[in-house]
Amino acid sequence: MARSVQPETTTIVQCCGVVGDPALTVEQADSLAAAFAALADPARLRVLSLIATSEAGEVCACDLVGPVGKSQPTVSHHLKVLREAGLVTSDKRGVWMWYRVVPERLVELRDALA
Amino acid sequence: MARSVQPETTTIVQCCGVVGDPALTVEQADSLAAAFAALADPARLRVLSLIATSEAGEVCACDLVGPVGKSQPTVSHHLKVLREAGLVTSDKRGVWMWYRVVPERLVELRDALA
DNA sequence: CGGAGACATTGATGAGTGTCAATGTCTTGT
DNA sequence: ACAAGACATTGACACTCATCAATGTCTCCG
Repeated sequence: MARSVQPETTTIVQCCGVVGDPALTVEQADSLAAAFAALADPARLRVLSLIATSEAGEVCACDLVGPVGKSQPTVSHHLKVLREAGLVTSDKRGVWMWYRVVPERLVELRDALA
Repeated sequence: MARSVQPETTTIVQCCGVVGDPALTVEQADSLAAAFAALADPARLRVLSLIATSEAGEVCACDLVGPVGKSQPTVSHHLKVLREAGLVTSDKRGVWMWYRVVPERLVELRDALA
């Protein structure tokens, strides 16, 4: 049971005992991994950062293509990934698409790192 | 300058103005994306969770193969990814490899989600 | 109605990745 | 020295993904 670095009772060092099995369920791991996968791209992090640090709290998609340095379809793709991961919401007003972050989702991920 | 949802002065709705350029540098985005990529896998999240929730604060590699449900080389590969991402440290004692989390690294990632 | 602009979608391609079987490298005990 | 066990590495394969060019779908204005 007790794992000892220096053997205490005998010269046999124990290992490979029992671990807390329900550290993280497979479903929880799948859900969290999908969320972190959405953050595992520099272009997406920059997009998210641009939206999060905008003074108005929301950013038009046309304001993202330039700073990110990727083509318009690529930025659109990344925005779709972020939206499907629940990290941003989109709101079409006229010709433009406005994006804003979902703070609750970020808190959810922060809590997972504890 | 001012982005207005309902036009106020004229019927022209402005868009595509200026955004805070240094929301996140390319270097910062690359570093963060690499760290999040290490978390973007269910098996790796389970490994990290098993280590983090261990009562001793460290876990022998042999204790991970079973609960994770992957082969020994696969678990070893995931541990290598976590180590290279700075999320865990390894410590060889005798025949066994002991792993423990790096709390500072987790804090670093949590701070990035703000 | 017709043109222009904003954004999304599709298709294709090259790079990256998770997985395991087989094998290699240590360390320990006999 | 030899055998056994723990862990890492290699090679191979299937799969996913980031990217862009081309195209499609809207909305607005003249």
